[in-house]
Amino acid sequence: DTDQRRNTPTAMQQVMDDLRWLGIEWDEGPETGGPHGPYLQSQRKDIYDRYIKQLLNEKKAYYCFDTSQELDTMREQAEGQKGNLTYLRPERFADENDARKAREQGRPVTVRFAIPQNEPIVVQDVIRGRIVFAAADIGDFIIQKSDGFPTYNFACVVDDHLMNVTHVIRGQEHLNNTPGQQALWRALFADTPLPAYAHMSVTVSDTGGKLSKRERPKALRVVIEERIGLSDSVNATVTPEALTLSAKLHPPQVVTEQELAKQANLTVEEVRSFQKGESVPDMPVIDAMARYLGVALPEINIVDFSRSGYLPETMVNFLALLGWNPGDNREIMAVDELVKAFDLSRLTKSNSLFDRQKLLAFNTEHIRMVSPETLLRHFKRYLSAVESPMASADDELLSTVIRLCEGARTLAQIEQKSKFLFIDNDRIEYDEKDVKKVLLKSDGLAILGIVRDRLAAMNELTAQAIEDMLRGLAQERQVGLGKVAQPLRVALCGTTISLPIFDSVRMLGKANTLRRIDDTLKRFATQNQT
RNA sequence: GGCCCCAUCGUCUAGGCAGGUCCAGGACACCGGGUUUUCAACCCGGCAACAGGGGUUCGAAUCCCCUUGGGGCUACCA
Repeated sequence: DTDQRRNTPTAMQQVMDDLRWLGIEWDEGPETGGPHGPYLQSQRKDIYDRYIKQLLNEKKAYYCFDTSQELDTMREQAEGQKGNLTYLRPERFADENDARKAREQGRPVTVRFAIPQNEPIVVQDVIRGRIVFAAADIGDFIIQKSDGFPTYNFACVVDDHLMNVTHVIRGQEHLNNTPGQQALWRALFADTPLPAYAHMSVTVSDTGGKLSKRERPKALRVVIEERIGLSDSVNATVTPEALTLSAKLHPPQVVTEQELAKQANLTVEEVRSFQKGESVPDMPVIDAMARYLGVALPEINIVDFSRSGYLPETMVNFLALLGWNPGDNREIMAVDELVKAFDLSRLTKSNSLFDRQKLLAFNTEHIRMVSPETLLRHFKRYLSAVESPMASADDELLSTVIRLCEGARTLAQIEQKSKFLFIDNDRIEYDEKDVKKVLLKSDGLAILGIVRDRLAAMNELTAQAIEDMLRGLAQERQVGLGKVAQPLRVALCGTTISLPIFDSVRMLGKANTLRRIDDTLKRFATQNQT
């Protein structure tokens, strides 16, 4: 948290929540504590200051007073000519006095590291082997910002040393930072050996480029554009994902700009500014808008996957296999199995694409694989996270529901299939297409009427009795079971997707079942004639 | 533009360092069939790749070079 502007307390909390959800605990760090604290970089300023002073004294670093405008100009010029900006080191290093004067004049004061220019810097990467960088390409980078905080590239070197870090394992996007960090390490801690560096491949999105948080607001813009159309600047860059999303939109309820702003706790102006691409609100605000619009944004953050009904076991397994494999044909693995098999030497060099379909397949397997107790625990957590009406149900009922959903791909599917049990009889939402297909076509309503009477005549609604009745009716009428079961299903659930029908009726109970059938018959009888 | 990384089925990958056992194996997706009260799940079968060009070698997916392509970085962000 060395960036005072960008740092938010919720972001750090989210990282820790995510790790804990995944089942990854840290031995040492924020909240857990340990012998090398404090663990927040913002609380270690005096430590960094000491080392910066040391470099300054040894003439291994120097003060700079350039404004960002001046730096921009230099950069432009460098680009115009041939290559990159490498900061031109002054002949004479400014001293403490100069720094004081500059501060008095209101100029920004930063500190740059004078990177040794005599020889190339060799990074020995665990995954990629030997990589050579010319010192001239790196240049004197800033180690202390004008607000007095260290830059990431400086702070992490000091921390790695002070915290006895043995392995630095991170994404490939940090590979270019490594020579600078190594040079810093040598200047500061010459006598101690470097940690081992391993730069992993980057996981890219199927929409191209790094898997980035920006995809969510981008997708949301497209949806807002579609539903409200209050933008004049949404153009070309419509992601394929956003398009599939908009196709999944529920039949139009009325959506207004005012209500959208209200739901997100923004002003209409702020919504417009977001829509024009001028600003991007925080993730919870984005989520609130998406919820109001009834769409699922592409999952990017760990918490997004948890809210979409993926299991932590799935995520750990799937993520582990992106850029690593155990060397045999195993793919679906439990966490302890992964831990046992893991080996730094088997990390992959090339980038990988994040394939949500395969993730789904993994989730299906893990839902099948985890113990019923674990699954129940995950399911309850999921229900409360998405504020489902099922969240208050007791364990026994939830366990039954889970059992009946064998083969489900996500927790969301289990919820979707069994939600009808927890909705008031008069709050059933009928899916228009399903109603047309099952009730209004051929003799769906007529059959539903017969089913109603036979159910009413039964004294005991066991799954078996219901099955016998429905099968008997199908046989009498010389039709498949679907012809008699589907109208019943839509009457009870409003859709054709639900728990197995015999159990659905049993669990809903006779009174509710009859009531829903009657409501359905009444509601669609007139439509059928017109 | 500059610097760096990478390159096997549509996708994730095994094999590459120790060249022959690879007319390239597995998984997801896809296609065909089966099962089925919905959605799934499940079962059987199928399609599908060594980016291109030069070398080295008796022999190259495997070693070397070039080209092409993809990615990353290029901040007083991390």
